[in-house]
Amino acid sequence: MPELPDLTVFASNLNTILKNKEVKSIEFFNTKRLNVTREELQKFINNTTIHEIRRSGKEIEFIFSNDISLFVHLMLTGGFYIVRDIQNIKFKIIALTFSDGNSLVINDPKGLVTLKLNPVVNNVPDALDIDSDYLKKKILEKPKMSIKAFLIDQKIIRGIGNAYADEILWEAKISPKSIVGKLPDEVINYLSKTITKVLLEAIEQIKKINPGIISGEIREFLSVHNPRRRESPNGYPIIKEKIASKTTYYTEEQVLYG
Amino acid sequence: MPELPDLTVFASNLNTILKNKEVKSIEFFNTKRLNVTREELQKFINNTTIHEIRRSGKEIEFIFSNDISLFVHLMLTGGFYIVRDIQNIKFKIIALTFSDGNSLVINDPKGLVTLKLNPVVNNVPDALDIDSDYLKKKILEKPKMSIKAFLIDQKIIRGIGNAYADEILWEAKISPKSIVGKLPDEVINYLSKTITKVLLEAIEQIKKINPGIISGEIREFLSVHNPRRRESPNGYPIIKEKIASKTTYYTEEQVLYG
DNA sequence: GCCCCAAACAACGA
DNA sequence: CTCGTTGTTTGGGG
Repeated sequence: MPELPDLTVFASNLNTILKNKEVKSIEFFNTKRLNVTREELQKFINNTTIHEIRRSGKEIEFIFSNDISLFVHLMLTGGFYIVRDIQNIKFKIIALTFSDGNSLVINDPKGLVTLKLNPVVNNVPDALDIDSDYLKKKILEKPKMSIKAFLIDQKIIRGIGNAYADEILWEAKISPKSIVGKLPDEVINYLSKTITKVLLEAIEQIKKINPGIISGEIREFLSVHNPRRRESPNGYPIIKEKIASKTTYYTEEQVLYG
Repeated sequence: MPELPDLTVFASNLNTILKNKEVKSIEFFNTKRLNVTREELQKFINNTTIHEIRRSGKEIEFIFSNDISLFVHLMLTGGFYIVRDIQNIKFKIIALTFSDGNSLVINDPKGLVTLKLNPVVNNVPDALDIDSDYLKKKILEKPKMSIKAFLIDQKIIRGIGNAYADEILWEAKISPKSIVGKLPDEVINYLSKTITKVLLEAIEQIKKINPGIISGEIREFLSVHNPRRRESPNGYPIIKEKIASKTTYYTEEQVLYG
């Protein structure tokens, strides 16, 4: 399951590769999680060109020349592939073939990828667009949530998943069990900066490690949410525990508020 | 807070003392938790005689000769007193004075005792009236509850409180954290028998320790829900922990299902 | 690891 | 301890 930094790089790479390509044909393999009929999607995007591909929250948005958009959520196991022969890809959901003979294939062994044509606009801010005032406002609305549950709640902030929540909290030195209503203002300020810092640095790391990546995930550089590590960079043992129903990695360096 | 066994003995003793006594006057001190006006209660029970006093669930039912009933729930801190001078009792809620000059006083320092004249009939079975088929039926309806929450839920079984739930579960060797849907049939059968056994034996113990009791509670003989004990009768250390929002005492002797 | 929903649970006030 | 209400957590299925 790629998270925001991986998805950001995927979107950037897909945009570079596919921008201005003309969609010559569409093949459907699984439409269970498509919000319209295949005929409708066919009609709307066939013979258009790709105008832009970008990430928003955990979704990759394909914007076509006619202003039509297709939002793709990879869920746990989905992936993008650019191939000349789509037969090489198993567990296909959909394939768009372009006039240059290349195809974009979206696959998913679990079949849980969602495809939404022209979805209703979502006004929950992306994790890269929030500031501390926004966090404080949402904390006032939900003062009793754990910070772990808060950060990964896509109705509050879009884009942070289980792994990066742990990374952010470790970097901000906040225990994942902290109650958001108990966080001092200055800690919220620092958290806000840390969210941006951790995510942007991860994007840079991923670009460095695999510049062309459009599938999979890169996790090797994570400081605590990393089964390969036994200690944080500062030498504290990493604790693995279910918090907010999620496998959570943290250390005693992190202060528990509330 | 007396529980079912204490209340059973209270009812039996009050019945012995007050059966066939004639109500000569009623005094009201706190009618906040009376379901009718004081005038109405006055009108219905003055000059009647007490026909029977019995326990049902956690309530004591006073049945009068005219078939009127008054249900009393002592809540956490209520109590019954039989006195010749009601002035000796603090925190009075109501006092019934009989033709023999004695008065029944119900008091409650917290004022939370409830008095219900002719309440609507409650068809949740009393803890002393259930069988294993009933338990199995209710478990199918709520398979995911913890057994601790299940036993003390007055919408499922009436009469079991926090202390006796612990005693029953210890005696039945079931961990309070067990999920009811995961209990094997034979364990439910045994639990059903254990509920009856623990409650009836407690009634006998209380009668032996204080035959005339109509107030307070007797807890000294409890096996695990007993702050004075550090080990169960079998020598296992007693664990004290919040389960289902209640202070719960249990031991490792008890099997966790689910 | 994702999202959604239902149900259980927790906390609070009356 | 009860009732109701609200908010949060948990678990299952897709």
